[in-house]
Amino acid sequence: MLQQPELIFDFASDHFNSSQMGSYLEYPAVVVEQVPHQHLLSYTGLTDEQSQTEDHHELLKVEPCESGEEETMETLVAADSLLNMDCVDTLSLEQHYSQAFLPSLSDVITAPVTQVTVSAEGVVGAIDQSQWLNGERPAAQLQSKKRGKKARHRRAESPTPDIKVKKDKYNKGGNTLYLWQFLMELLQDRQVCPRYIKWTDPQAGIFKLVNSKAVARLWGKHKNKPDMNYETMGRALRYYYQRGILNKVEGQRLVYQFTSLPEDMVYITDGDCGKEEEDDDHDRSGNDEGLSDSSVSSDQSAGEEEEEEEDDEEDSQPPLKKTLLVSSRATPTPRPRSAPKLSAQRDTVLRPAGTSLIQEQHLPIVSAEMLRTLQNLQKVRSLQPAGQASVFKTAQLLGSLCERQAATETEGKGVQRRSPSSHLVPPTSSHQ
DNA sequence: AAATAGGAACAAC
DNA sequence: GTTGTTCCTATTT
Repeated sequence: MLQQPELIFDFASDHFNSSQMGSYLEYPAVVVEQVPHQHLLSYTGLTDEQSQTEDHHELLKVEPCESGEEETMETLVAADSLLNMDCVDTLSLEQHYSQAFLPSLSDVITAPVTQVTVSAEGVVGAIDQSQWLNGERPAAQLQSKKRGKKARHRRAESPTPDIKVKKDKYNKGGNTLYLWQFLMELLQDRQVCPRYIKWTDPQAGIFKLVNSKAVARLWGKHKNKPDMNYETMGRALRYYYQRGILNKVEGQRLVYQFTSLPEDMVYITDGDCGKEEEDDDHDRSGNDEGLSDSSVSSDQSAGEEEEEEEDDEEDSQPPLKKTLLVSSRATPTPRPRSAPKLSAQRDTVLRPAGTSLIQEQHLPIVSAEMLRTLQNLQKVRSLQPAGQASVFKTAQLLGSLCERQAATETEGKGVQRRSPSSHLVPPTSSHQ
């Protein structure tokens, strides 16, 4: 079998040492170690069942990349491939994302490492912002803008009894993921992408909540809000419009667009794994209680139906037959626009959606919060014990992003970013 | 019916 | 002040 390497995960307690993990999404027993000239990834976390399929557990060596700067990326790719676990039932997913619990290892079914592709073309480079803007805002949008509101009576007390969420560790350090981060995490997690959430145009940052209820439940678990539903989560998403973090893709239900994405985003595209699961709440209704109902759904019970419409949606997608696509470093592409001061400092690269469905009105006001948080993630990463790399993809991804940006700068890319902090754009504050 | 939009009050930090 | 959450009215699909 597999030797038990140095893990943050405590098998005895089924918990990670979460003190440093904050709220970042834990991945089951994957350790990524970085050795000077090679990347060694150990996959562990065997359960009884899993141990029967030990050929799934491999020691994966990733040859160092000649360019050097791709090393981290490859590590991430490989790590991600190790996370290629499908057929995880909803229960374990929700536990997985609940912060309070880690996936019971028995819920994690491993898959062989297959099909890892590093795309050299990755993210499209410079973008002509006008492409994003030339469309007129659809009349429907304009018209729906102003709606007379009646005087409101005072809202009733929240029926939610004080759930007395023990504001535990992950909330302590202010480490809770923001919703947009959470969605990004989901989009990088094979257990939920594309099953519950998927990219429809990764390079444009467009994604779809394939199963909005499930995503909302996961979010609710994450926030310890058992009553969370898509309606509520959707409200939060809509606030992102004003803050320039999200756009709505009009005409497509449950389809949103990140206005910014990390360059190193790991894109899980439809490939070999994970079926998508329509927005069908069959697996649970009493959501909160359902979560603790650990008998539940064997993996097959979920995700039966294929999504047909998808073919329509993914027209613009390049032929990524592979499972993973990691963007190579594209030249940082500021999008000159009405928030010009910020553009040069953006860390992220997006390509315009092929269509002009996007509400350009919501375009890059700029997500200072996003960038700020990205930097924080690097700090988290630095808290990891030496020699023991992160279990979090987020920290990995974003940390590497920052590092590589620094490297890029020293290469004299002509961008004026100097320090991680200078990656950040001035806060564009406030909603409402 | 479900998704969508957004106002408003509120909570937690 | 920020970031949602809850509740709501109203519209659209």
